[in-house]
Amino acid sequence: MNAAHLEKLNDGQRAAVVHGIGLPDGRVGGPLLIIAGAGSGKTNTLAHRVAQLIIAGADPRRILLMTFSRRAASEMAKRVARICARVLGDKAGVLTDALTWSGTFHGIGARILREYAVELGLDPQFTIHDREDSADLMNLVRHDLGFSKTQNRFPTKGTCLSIYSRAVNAEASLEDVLRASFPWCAAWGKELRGLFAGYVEAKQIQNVLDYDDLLLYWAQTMGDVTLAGEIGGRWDHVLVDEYQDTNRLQATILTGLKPAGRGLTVVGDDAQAIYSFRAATVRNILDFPKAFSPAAEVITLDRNYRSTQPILAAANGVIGLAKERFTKNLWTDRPSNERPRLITVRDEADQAKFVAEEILANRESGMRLKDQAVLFRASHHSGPLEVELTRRNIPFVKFGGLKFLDSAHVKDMLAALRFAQNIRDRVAGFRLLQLLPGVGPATAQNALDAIAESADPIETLARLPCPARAQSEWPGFVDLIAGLRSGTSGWPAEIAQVRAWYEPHLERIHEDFEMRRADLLQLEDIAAGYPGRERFLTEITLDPPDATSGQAGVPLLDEDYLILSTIHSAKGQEWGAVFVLNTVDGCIPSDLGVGTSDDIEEERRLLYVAMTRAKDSLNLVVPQRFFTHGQSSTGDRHVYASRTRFIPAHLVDLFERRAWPTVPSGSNSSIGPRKVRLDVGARMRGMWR
DNA sequence: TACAGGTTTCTTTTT
DNA sequence: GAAACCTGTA
Repeated sequence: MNAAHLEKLNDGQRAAVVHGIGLPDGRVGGPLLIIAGAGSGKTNTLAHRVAQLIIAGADPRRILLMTFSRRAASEMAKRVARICARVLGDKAGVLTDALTWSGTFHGIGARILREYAVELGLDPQFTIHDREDSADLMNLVRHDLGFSKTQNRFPTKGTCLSIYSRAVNAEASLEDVLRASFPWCAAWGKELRGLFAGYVEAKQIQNVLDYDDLLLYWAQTMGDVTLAGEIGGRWDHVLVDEYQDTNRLQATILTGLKPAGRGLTVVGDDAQAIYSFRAATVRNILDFPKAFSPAAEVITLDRNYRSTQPILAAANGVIGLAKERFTKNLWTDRPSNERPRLITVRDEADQAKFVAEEILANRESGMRLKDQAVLFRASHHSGPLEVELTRRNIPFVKFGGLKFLDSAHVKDMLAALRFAQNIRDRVAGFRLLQLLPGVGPATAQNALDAIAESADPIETLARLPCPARAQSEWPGFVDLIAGLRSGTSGWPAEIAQVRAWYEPHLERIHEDFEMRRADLLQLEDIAAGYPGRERFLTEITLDPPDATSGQAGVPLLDEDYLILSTIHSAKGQEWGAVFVLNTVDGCIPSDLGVGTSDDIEEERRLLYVAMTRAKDSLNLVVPQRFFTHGQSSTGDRHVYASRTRFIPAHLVDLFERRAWPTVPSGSNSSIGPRKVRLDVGARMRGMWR
């Protein structure tokens, strides 16, 4: 075997790549766990392993590759193709193109369920609810059961869904979930159980699945010996990235696919576990070796190729204070005289100015905007910076937070398509019908009730008595749905039809319809990239376009732009220069996330993840005061914040400390460490917890 | 029953 | 500072 392409790997990486490959009689190797620290070449190692499997003769159609996001999946596929092309030459393309089973657990689950729908008693036309749709359905059931006007306030739809979701994903009982994660809802145990029963029933009647169902149904399917054998037998090799951020349900699926662990590879780093709010558990990765007999082989990658030594020292310092750790400290041989910087600024406005100026200075000295990133704990933390960047004409793309698909007008369009796809989808229908003038909740409910009982829904819809104000709109609406369902116009003409129907309503409903119309055109462009309505709806729900641009329209790919990202969305990425906003208590850790000590530990790992994204330059910005919300724009009410507790005094020497601006305008009394700390906002919220 | 206008509530991270 | 909830009017 030609091993030249493996020479650049270190011993650990190479061992991980070739594990179990080339056994006699084409046998498949045993389970493998790769503990890969930040910047240790994890993606590269996994890509080499997949490539090596293909080079050694494995059938790419029988390799399942599960990553955390679709973005990660396509990056991986690209690398595999590059490596294979180098070793195999021209014929590599055919093989790597056949690597079709790659995606997220949810995406793969949707594909499997669509394929086995009939065997599972599902209608293959099922539609998928995103989080907000699920919450809306939960709300309908909540209302039906009379929980919306109880004496004491019943948990909101979002909280109810979170409780349900955690119980499902953690494979835990409702009682345990309430006790551990939602103690303030514990008194509602009986009602919640009834609500969830109603919610599940509603989903089934309406032929919709939520995110959790994609995993839950898949896991249930693996409980059937015949189906489990059939589905598990489709793949010889199953590889899972970011295993520290999977939950119990996902682990169940995995062991269902490969009970003996043969052909199973998982990669992860417990120091980077940041998704426990989604029921991810670090136990998955810790218990993995012993889950099989013989136990899985464990390979640890602890050499960091990304960051300079001072940056790594600071990151190691932060994670070194964690209560529990399993992986060793990372090491590097990239020396540098430049320590990461702790920058003290007066407030968020100064923070924005500082970051903007530094970024421009970096660009002056030859660093592209694309090699720089600004990271933050919560999406709205970048607000003032976005204003500053726009003012200075610095192009940027933001990852995480509010999505394109969350805007009302885009959801309206998708509701029309979804209702046509699956006329029993009440959430879609409920939303859509109320767009018509004179149609409110009650009329919509009645119409949906009539449709639900009807053998010919379109006919029923056409004959329905509707309010006087909707009279003139009604035939056009019915024609639209009937036309979409017949499928005669084809894709993507259908979406243009929906837009033509929707635009007059958009103008009637929204003042700012001009801006919103631009979004609809963009949606149409995106839709044209999919082969059909069903694929479009499924994939847009599971993998929404996650970037929003500060400028009108997304910058072209060859343009240079700055990256703004939540720390969560920055996972797995790296930049030459990284700025972390609001490195203060209340933001990191979030004052919402300090309920239990486990929550605190996760926030600590979050800061660690942010810091380890940086290659050469790392700036942690510490604004000293925050203006409180709920006052006029000229208001002066503010609270003082202090440096994050994750960088206590004895770690400060790992950083270079600076105040900005260097020559403060006016009094400089506010520069320097403050003793006063009164987080009024947190206290007031605490009153209700 | 729809809908406008006033009031209260809670404010994260994402497939 | 947005969204859910509530109340009064047509």
